[in-house]
Amino acid sequence: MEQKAEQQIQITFPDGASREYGAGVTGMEIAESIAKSLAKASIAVKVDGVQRDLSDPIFEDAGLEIIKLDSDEGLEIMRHTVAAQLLARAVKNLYPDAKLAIGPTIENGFYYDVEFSKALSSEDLEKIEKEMRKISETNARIVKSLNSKSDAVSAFKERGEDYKVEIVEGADQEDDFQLYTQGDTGFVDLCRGPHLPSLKHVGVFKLMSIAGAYWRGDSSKAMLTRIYGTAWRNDKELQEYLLQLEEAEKRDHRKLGNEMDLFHFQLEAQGSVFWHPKGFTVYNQMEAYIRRRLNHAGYDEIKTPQLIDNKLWEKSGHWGKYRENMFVVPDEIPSGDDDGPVVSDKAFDKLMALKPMNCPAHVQVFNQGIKSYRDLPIRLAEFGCCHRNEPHGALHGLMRVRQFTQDDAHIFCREDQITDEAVMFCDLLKAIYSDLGFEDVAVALSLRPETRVGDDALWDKAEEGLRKALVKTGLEFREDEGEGAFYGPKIDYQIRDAIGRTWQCGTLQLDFNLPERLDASYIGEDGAKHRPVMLHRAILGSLERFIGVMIENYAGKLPLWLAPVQCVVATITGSADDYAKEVYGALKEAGIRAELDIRNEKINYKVREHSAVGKVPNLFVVGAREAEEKTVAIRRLGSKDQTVESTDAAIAALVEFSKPPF
RNA sequence: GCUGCUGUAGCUCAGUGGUAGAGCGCGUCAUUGGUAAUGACGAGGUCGGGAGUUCAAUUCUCCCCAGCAGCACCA
Repeated sequence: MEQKAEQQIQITFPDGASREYGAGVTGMEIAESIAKSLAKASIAVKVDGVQRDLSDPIFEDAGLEIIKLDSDEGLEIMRHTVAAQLLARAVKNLYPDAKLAIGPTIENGFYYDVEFSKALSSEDLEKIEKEMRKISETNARIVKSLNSKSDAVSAFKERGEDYKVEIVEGADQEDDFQLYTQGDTGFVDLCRGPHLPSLKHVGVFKLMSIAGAYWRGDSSKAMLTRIYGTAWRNDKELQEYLLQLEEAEKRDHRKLGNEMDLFHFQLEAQGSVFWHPKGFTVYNQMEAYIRRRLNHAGYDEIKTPQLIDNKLWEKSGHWGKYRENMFVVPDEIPSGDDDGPVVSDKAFDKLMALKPMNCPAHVQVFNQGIKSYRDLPIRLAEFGCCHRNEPHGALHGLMRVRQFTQDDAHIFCREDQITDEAVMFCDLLKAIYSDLGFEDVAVALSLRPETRVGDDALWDKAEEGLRKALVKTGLEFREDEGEGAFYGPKIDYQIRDAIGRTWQCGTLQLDFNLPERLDASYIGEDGAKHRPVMLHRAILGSLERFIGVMIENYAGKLPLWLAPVQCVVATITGSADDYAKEVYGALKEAGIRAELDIRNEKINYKVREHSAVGKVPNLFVVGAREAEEKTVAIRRLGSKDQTVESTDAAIAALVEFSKPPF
């Protein structure tokens, strides 16, 4: 204390002002020295950019920023406290033998992983939430102590907190383990902090769900119970968030796919899509669009077999590395004997597999005939139907299926062509995403991992080629050291949809391995054989997934060129039926995907059904007046206005507006 | 694959130890209407599958399957 008065330190604030304090001053004391109201609102500080507790003493000159709840950082700290202090303490109160693992914040909330002796139910969740409220109302002060490794270990051992013991024992540091308590409640948690100074600052919170989660994310380790929650500054924010969740649910492609009659799934073919006429219309439009794009970009389209002998998969390396994801089929005609085994033992001598990827087959096409360096690059594209035996728990609507079609292509080129090809690809990808309504693309460049094939000179060239391409295309990207595949560096593209979720779709992967394994070669300028570099690339990734993303991004209201039904002609009265048929015929003639609705229903009913449920972009409403005047009353999706136009003009406009972007 | 929850009519869901109900949709009839649900009547279910307990199971128990949420996986 005496020393504190002797030594002075300089504290600098974000606005540039600075003040002197005695060494050892705390954030709280500084806040109090500025204004009482500030001290009241402060929940933590940032010392030279590092978040600290308000109670932490500061001994050296430093830049200091006070964190209040109104900032993003403040909100996150509050959530962290709700998880680590409120939720954890409530759990320990109700289930004293529960073992706490970790409780971080996540986007919009937090979770805590806990080991319970028996399974939790949703009623338990309510009980825990109630207990949390009770604790919250005590406004308990949160007190931190710093402990040595041995003290921390013994404190948690005493309490049977095996996971905390493991965390402390595994830590690099020897001292300064931060233990947080709430007075003499007996509750202790290990935490990197910072925390709110007291529970008084806690806003509103709600526990959302429980789920399993592996300890340390490792499927060979114990499965813990993860409790998810959300916390906000006030009820209004919470309600907004809950509303947003509801909105997201309404966009769920599985729900919309059902309502809009696009596709279905069923038991007998789990993980594979039954496309209905309307859904397949979207699919076909998508495929046709990409086909035009690829043709224009110098790709040659091919089609390769579905079922391929395992000898090829052995050669390509898939048999060794990817077999557990492959559907394997014996190459034998099943026995006609009802009672006998379907296939003989010998059937397993010759196995085939449904292709999980197209690449080995594409190399086979490349390998036909002798290629000259003058032939390169060769770009082979395929709407390749792949089967992957995905873990059952991974299947999810169109987003994760067992049979899907990739907009796949492989580019075979010389090393000196890598950059140009990468630039062309990035440009094409950007253009396509933009056409499809996605401007926000997150790009990650994954660089060489520790175990890899190919020499460093080649990796240098390849990584630099990809980097250059990204810079040239103006795509912002981050670089992930060591994240590349063993066979080459790659670029992953994630698109962000209308409600902020990201989806991995496009990819560009260099492959130095497969051409070697499958002995692909070309004759160089020097007359000698050389290995081509192979680029795996996809833009949509899988047609299925991308359509799922499109449905959710547009909440079912697909752009006109993709809409399964572009226009419905709906009558107001039976007396307009003949005219409606005429308009419908003209629409079909003009190439518009139209439907005719002359059912004996009121116009209100028809409008609701085609708009709210069917998401049809255009309604041509016709009654006696329109029939008389040869017009249609146009109602566009999402608009309450109607415009009356001559039928010919309306159809011409529709034809114009329904043109695909390319 | 792991943890938890769920599975009843085409869809969304209610319900019960004594073999089922609503709304929407579907069919028929009436109604001919002017922009987000016209009315009446009717048809429609092995209550996910299998086993067990019971006089009796859709209901209780166990096993399996599938769906959902999350985890792991997605070179």
